[in-house]
Amino acid sequence: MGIAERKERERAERKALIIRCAKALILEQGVEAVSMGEIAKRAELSKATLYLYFSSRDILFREICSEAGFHFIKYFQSLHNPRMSALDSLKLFWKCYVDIFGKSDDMIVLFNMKEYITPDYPFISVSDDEYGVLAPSFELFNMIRDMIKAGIDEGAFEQDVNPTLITHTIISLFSLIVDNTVKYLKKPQEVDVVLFDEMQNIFQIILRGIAREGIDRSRLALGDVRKTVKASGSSGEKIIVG
Amino acid sequence: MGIAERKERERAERKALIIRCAKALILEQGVEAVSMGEIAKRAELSKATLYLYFSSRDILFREICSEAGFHFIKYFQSLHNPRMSALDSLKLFWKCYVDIFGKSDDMIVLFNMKEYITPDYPFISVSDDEYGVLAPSFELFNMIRDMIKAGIDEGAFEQDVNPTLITHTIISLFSLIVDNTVKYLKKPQEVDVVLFDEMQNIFQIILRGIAREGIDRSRLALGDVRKTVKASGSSGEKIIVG
Amino acid sequence: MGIAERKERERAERKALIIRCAKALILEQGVEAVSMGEIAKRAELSKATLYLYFSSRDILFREICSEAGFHFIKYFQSLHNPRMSALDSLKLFWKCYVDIFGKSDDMIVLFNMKEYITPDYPFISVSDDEYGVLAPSFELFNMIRDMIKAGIDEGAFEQDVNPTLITHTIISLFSLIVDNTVKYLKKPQEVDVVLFDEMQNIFQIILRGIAREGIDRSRLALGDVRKTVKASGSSGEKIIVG
Amino acid sequence: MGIAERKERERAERKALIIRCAKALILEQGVEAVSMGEIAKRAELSKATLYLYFSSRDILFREICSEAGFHFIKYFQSLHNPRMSALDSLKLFWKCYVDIFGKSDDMIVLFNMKEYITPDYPFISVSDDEYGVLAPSFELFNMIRDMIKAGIDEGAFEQDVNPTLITHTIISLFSLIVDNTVKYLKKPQEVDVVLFDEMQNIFQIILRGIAREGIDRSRLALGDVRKTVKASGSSGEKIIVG
DNA sequence: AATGAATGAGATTTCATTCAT
DNA sequence: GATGAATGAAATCTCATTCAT
Repeated sequence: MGIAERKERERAERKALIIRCAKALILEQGVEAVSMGEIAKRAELSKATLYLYFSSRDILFREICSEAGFHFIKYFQSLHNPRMSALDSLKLFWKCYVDIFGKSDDMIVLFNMKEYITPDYPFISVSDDEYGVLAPSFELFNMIRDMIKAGIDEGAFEQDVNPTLITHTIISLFSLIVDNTVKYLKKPQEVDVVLFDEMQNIFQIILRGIAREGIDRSRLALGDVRKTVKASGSSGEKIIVG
Repeated sequence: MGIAERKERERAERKALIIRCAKALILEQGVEAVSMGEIAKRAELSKATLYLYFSSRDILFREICSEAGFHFIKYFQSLHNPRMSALDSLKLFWKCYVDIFGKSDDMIVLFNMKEYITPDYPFISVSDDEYGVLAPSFELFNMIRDMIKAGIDEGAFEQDVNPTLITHTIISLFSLIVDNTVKYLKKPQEVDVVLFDEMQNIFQIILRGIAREGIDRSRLALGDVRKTVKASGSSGEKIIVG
Repeated sequence: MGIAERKERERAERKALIIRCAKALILEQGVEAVSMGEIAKRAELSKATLYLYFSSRDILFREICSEAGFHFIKYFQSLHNPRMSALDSLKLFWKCYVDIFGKSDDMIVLFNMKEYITPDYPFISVSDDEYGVLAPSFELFNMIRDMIKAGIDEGAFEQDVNPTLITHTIISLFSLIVDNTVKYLKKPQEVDVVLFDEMQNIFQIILRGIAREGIDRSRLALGDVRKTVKASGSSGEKIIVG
Repeated sequence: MGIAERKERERAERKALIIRCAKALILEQGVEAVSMGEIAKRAELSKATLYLYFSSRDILFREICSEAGFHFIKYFQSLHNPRMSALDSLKLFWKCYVDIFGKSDDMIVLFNMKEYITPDYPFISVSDDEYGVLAPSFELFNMIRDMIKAGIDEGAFEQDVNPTLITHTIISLFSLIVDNTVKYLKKPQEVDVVLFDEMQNIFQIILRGIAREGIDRSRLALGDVRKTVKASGSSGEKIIVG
C-alpha cells in the first residue's frame, strides 16, 4: 500500500531532481550547450540513469517545457474568471506570470527553451487548422491567442490584428528578454527586477500597439512590479490587477 | 606596390567568398547547424584555409554580422537626410531594409545570426557607457536607438520609452521572424512576401505602441510592400516612403 | 514435501516462460539483437529476475539450445528402431525434424542460435576425445554423426567420409537456411514451405554427395513435404518415410 | 606531379593499414565483436581518423568485403578460359581460392564477414531479377552461379539443381568453415592445412551431390592441397587442376 | 599561401549486470 | 523470491582546431 506510493514518490522526486539540474544548467549556459553528461554530473547520477527517466535528450527538454507550462496554466486558470474582459484577462495573465516567476525559475526556463522547440512553432501566420496540426499541445499559446481574439471582438484591439502572430510575438519577446538578461547578468539570482521591468515594458508596448485607436491608455496599464519580485523565495506584495 | 595591393585584394575576395558561402548555409540550415567543414566544402577550400582568414568559427560568424550591418548602414546613410523627422527616418529605415533585402540576403542573415552573437548584445537597459564597452561596433543598433531618441525629443513617442530597449526589441523581433520563417517554409526562395508582411506588421505595432497618446496613426503608416519584393534579383517597384 | 515440489514446479514454469519469450524474440529479431531487457519485458518480469533463473545472458541462450535439442531427441528416439538401416534412420531424422517443426518453433530457434554457440562447436574434424570435452551435451550432434558412421559401415556412404565434418555441415546448413529465410521473409509465419524445400534440397545433395558411388539414388529420396507443413499449429497429413 | 601521386599513395596506404588492422581483429574476434575503437588503437590512429577514410563502420566492413572479392575475381579471370568446361571452371575456381588464400587472409576474412553482409543476401531461391535488385555487385556470387548453370547445360549436373541455392550453399559453407576453424584454433597461423581439408571435403561432396547420376566421380576430383598451403607467405607447390 | 591529415574532446545512447529493499 | 533503480563500460560518430609540408 504505502510501498507503491513511496516508490512512485521517489521516482517523481528523481525526475524532479533531474529536471531541476537541467534547468539550472540551461539558465547558466543556454539550452544548446547543456549535455546529458553535465546534467548527470550535476544530479550526481550516471548518464544511464537519466535515460531511465527520460528516454532521450529531446524528451527531457520537452518535458521541462510542458511541465513549466502546465504549472503556469493551472495557476492562471485558478484565478481566471471567464466573465473577465479580454484586457483584464491579459493583465491577469501578466500578474500570474510575475507571481509564478517569483516562486520558481520555471517560466524563465520555459522561454529560454523556446529556440529549442521552435522548429514546430510557426511564427508566420498560419491558419488555425494548420497550427493545430503543428503543435496541438501548446495550450499556453492557445490561451494567449484566445485572449487576443476576445479583445478584438470586444473592440479593445484593432480589427486587423492577427491573433496568432501577436501571440507568437509576445511569447518570443518574453523568451528573448529572458535569454538576454540571463546571459548578460550571468548571476540569475540578480535577475528579478530589471528583467520584469523590461518584460512589462514590452508587454505594455504591444498592448498599446494593438489597441484600437483612441482607446484610453489608462485602460491598458499593467500596474507596477518594480521592487516587488524576487527570483527565489516568496515575493512580497503582489500587483493588484487594475 | 601593385603586388601588395593585388595580394590584399585577393585576400579580401577570399574572405568575401567564405562569408558568402557561410551565409548561404546559415539561410539553409540555421546558425547552430552550420559547421566549418560545410563552409569549407561549399567554398571549395580546405578547413585549414578558413582559419587563415578567420581565427575561429566565432569570429567568422561575427564578421558576417558586422559586414552585413556595414552594407546596410552605408545604404541607409546615402538616402538619409539629417533634417528628416524621426518618424520619417524610421520609415526610411524600413524602406531601406526592404530594398537591401531585395538585392541580397544580408539582412536576413544578420538577423538569423542574432542568437549567436547575443551574449555581447544588451537587451536590458544599460547605461550608454556600458553599452559602448560591450559592443562598440554595432552602429546598426545605435542608429535605430538614436532615431527612437529623436522621436521622443520630437514628441512623436512617449517620454517614458526606453530607446535601448525598444531598439533591441525591434532587432530581436526581426531576427525571430527570420528564424521562424526560414525554418518553417524551408524554401528560402518563397520567403519574400509573407516574411515582409509579418515584419512590417510587428514594426507597425511597435511604432504604435511607443507613439505618444493621441497621435494620428496615419502618421505611423509604413506603406505596402505586398508583392513588390523578391528574395533574390532586383525587386521591381519599390515602396515610396509616405 | 509438497511444498518443495510445488516450488520446484513453479521455478520450472518460470524458466519455461522466460525461454519461451526469448525464443519468440529470437525468431523475430535474430539472436544478436535480442537483449535481456526485451526478454524481461515480454515475460513481464524484471531484468533482475531473469538473473535468478539464468546466471548470464550466455547461459540463458545455451539453455534454450539444449532444451530444444532435448525435445527433438526424445521424439526421434521414440520413433527410432535400432535395427533400422542408417539411411532409413537419416530419413526418419528428417521426418522428425519436419514433424517437430510443425508443432513448435524449437528447431528453428535451435538453428538460429547456432552462430551464437559456435565457439564451443567443432566444425573441423577433432578426435572424439576432444569433442567430448568441448560439448558433452550435444547429443543431437552425436546422433547424426553416429548415423553417418553407421551408413559408412553399412556401405551406403563412401569410406572416406568424415562423420563429424558431415554432421557439422548438415547442422550448419540448416542453421544458415533458417537464418536467411527468417531474415529475408521477415514474417516467420510464412516461412514454412519454402524453408523446407531448401533444407530438403540441401539435405538431399549431401546425402548424394556422401553416398557410395553407384548407389541407386532412389534409395536416397527424402519424399515430399510440399504443402504439408505449417509453421504453427498442428500440421495436417505427415510425410511417410519412403 | 610527384606530389599528388605521393599523397594518393599515402592515402591508399593508410586505407590499407586500417583494413589490415580491421581484418586482423576480425580474424581474432569475429566481425560483430570488433569496434571502431579497437581498430583505431591497433592502427595507432584516432577514431576520428578512421572516419576520414571510411565514413561509417558499415562502409569500412563492406569495403573489406568488396576489396577481397575484387582481388579474387581478378585472379580467377586471369586464369580462366571461357572455353573451359563447367567442371574445369569450378575446379579452377577452387585452385584459385587455395592460391589466393595461400598469399593472404583476404578470403578468410571475406567469408568470415558473410554474416555481416547477409541481410541483403538471399538464401532461399529468388528469381534472377529479384536477386539483381538485392545485391547487384556480388560478382563472386554470380560467377559461381553461372558455372553451376553451365554445368547443368553441359549435362554434368542434374537438371533439377537450383543454381542460386547451390551457390549460396557453397559460399555459406566456406564461410562457416572459416568461422569455426578460426574460432576454434584461435591461432590463425596454424589454420592452413586442416582448413583446406575441410573445405575441399565439403566442396567435393557438393559436387558429387549435384552431379548427374552415373557420372564418373574421377571427373569430379579436386586434387590434393594437403600440406601445400601456408596461411601467410608464398605457398610452395600448387595444385594442378586435374 | 594553402591544405590534407590528424586528433582530442565530447555528444548521445545502449546494455549486461548488480544490489538494497 | 522479486524487483526498481542504478551504473560502468562501451559503442558510434562529430567537429573545431592544429600542424607539417
